[in-house]
Amino acid sequence: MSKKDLRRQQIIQAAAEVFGNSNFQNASISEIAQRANIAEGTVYQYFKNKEDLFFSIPAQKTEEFCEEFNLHLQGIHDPAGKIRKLIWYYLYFFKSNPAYARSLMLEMRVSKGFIKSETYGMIRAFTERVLEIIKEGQESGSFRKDIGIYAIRELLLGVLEHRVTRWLLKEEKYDLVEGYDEICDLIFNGIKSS
Amino acid sequence: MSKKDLRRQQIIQAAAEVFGNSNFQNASISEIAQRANIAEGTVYQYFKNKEDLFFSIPAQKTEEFCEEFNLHLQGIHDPAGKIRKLIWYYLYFFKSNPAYARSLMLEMRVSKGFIKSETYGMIRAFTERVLEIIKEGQESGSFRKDIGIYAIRELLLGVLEHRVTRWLLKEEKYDLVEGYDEICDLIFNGIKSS
Amino acid sequence: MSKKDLRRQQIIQAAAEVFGNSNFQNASISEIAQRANIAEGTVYQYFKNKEDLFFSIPAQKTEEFCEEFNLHLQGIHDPAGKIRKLIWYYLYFFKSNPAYARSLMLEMRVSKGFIKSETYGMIRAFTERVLEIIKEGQESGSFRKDIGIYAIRELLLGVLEHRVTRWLLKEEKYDLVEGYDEICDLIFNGIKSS
Amino acid sequence: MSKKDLRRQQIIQAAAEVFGNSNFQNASISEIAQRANIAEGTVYQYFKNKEDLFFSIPAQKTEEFCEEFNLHLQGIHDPAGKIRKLIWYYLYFFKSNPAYARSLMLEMRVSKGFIKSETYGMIRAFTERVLEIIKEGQESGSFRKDIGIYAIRELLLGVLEHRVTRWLLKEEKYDLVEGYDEICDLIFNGIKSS
DNA sequence: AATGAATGAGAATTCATTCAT
DNA sequence: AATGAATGAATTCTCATTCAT
Repeated sequence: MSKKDLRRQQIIQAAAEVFGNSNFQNASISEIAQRANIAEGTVYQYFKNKEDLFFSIPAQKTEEFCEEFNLHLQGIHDPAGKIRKLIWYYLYFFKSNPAYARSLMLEMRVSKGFIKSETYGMIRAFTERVLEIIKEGQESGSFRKDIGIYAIRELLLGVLEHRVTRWLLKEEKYDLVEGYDEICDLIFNGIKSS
Repeated sequence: MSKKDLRRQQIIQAAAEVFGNSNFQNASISEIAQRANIAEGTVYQYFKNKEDLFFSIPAQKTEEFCEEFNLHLQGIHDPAGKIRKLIWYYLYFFKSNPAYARSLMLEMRVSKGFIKSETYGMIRAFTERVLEIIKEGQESGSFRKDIGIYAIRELLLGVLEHRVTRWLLKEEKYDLVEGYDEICDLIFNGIKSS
Repeated sequence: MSKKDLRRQQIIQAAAEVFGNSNFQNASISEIAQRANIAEGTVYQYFKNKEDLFFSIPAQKTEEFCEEFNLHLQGIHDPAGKIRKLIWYYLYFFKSNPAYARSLMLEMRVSKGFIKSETYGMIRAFTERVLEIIKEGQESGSFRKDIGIYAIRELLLGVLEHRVTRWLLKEEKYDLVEGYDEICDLIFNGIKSS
Repeated sequence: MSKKDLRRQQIIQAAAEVFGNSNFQNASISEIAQRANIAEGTVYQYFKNKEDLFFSIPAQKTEEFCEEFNLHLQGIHDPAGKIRKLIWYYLYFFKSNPAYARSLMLEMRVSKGFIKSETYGMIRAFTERVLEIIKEGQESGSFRKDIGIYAIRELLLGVLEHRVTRWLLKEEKYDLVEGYDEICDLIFNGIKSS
């Protein structure tokens, strides 16, 4: 990693902490610079502006997320098992990174600028991965073929995002992961009694 | 309706328009007052501050939503049909109120202050209504009894919120309601092939 | 006392309390009206504006001061005794009325508007009284005749105002009256050793 | 003097002028910045807020006062002469700095925030100096020893503050220094005829 | 006389961003 | 590359006062 990249990471790290403990509006460049032990102006050598810096945070976190997720997927060959793992890991990851969860779920995810940002591409990589698993499931005959893969993904991500968001707004008072198997069951079998 | 209530509604109406076309941060009290044909100071006779005004908007919209929803429910007696209607109406309502959808979904829903605000109580009334329908469905034998009602509600609201949010971020380019039957199918039957 | 005068007094009483617990700037007409159990607008039927109301407070207090002071003077015939009594009573009065002391000493006394106000005339009545006592003392041979009466009064009021002001700024932590005899001694005999 | 200190002085100078010609409430940061040829925001790089700036003004003036006073004291060895000089110089100084006198006497001296401010410490240095002179006088036998030094200082500063305040309220229409010898006489010998 | 809803002027303060060094 | 002093736009909110009822 070049010296420049190192410095960049250093700033992102400081930014992640400051934004996580506060929010985009209230966090100040001055505090980020202080925590990174650099001058305010230096931030602007590495990032276009405050928003650019903000949106740069998820890049490494998303990478971390994807890598770990892939490790967890090892040895699991049935698509249903993969989906189950996805649900568990998604919740587990945000439970372990609550400050980042706040930034991502309550601010970035909901901002028009974000989906146009570079790092959004990395998140898209993850959602593509989800699509693949779904497709795999359809092809192997585990999942229904009469439903579009996008609708299925919508179902999955919808519940997960909702659950994490709710948990954050309730000030993380309960265990985010608990009861995840109920969610799996619902997603696989629906609510209709058979 | 008293004169005072009338004036209050007038301000809320103006605020809904201004906030909807912009966002909390960028909307200015001055513009709201102008649109309501009153002096800036008058706003503060009716609302504690900008945030209070902002959070007061959903009250009437939610009431409208609930009333209409109840009308739409008329004549539908099977819980599955009610859920189907709920999904359709939810999407239809936000499709019809995109500016309000933006305020609610991208700003309020994601703000800690909101769930502590008075008007959040009205939204809770709606989510209680959803619970009732689910319970009804379980009692009538239409829905599974081995899953908690909260988990089922989570599934429902999760997909709906996700869909609306996504639609807003994609700048409302497609039809929000289209394909809602696929969602119904998924929620009722799950993704597993039978 | 006419009904109108009664209402006036009622407002002044409320104002004295509110101004005393705060200050001119921070006290609000709305709070005064509330405490007087009248509408805000009514205040303006009795007083030209906030300042007028503020400066109207000392009138009754000064009257009270003068009346009491005259009672205390009864039976004292030597000018030196009268001055002694003046010093004691001045300190005693403000010790007993700290909220009023704050308004008068830290705000009114120091404001250009006040010395042009009507009520300032009543305070002048008191300072005239002081002059008389001094004159009396000079005529009876108790006080030096080679010093102007105004200079003597300046000395007297200077020390008293200074002492009260200091006491107020030190948050009334000590006894304002204590040590008043030292002041008398100084004023009578000066600081030179004889 | 560093560049930063220089800029600070420049702002204080502008502030002294603006506050002096008006008062704390009415003076505006914008006008001060204009007069100092800087942007409004720059003021806040050097001072916490308007009050902080206001209370920073006396620092240099007090220093100036003390230095000059010490010069004037040169060659005077008897305590009575020093007190005489003090009285004269005090009046002379405020006569020469009427705008500053207004700020100090009618606003700062009477404000609770001021005695807690940093610059108040410098004024305390002056009052300590006065105490020393008094002590000196007692030790040399010129001044009475049966009176506490604080009471004597109270007498001195009381008359001086009263005189300056009165002069300011009377719109500086007469000569502040004139008749200062009468004050000296009174302070040394008291009002009793001997 | 009393009300109290409406007014609207007015200023401090913040902080992302720039740019000369 | 790094600095950090200077910038200056931009807006909420208060509250004394008015005036129609």
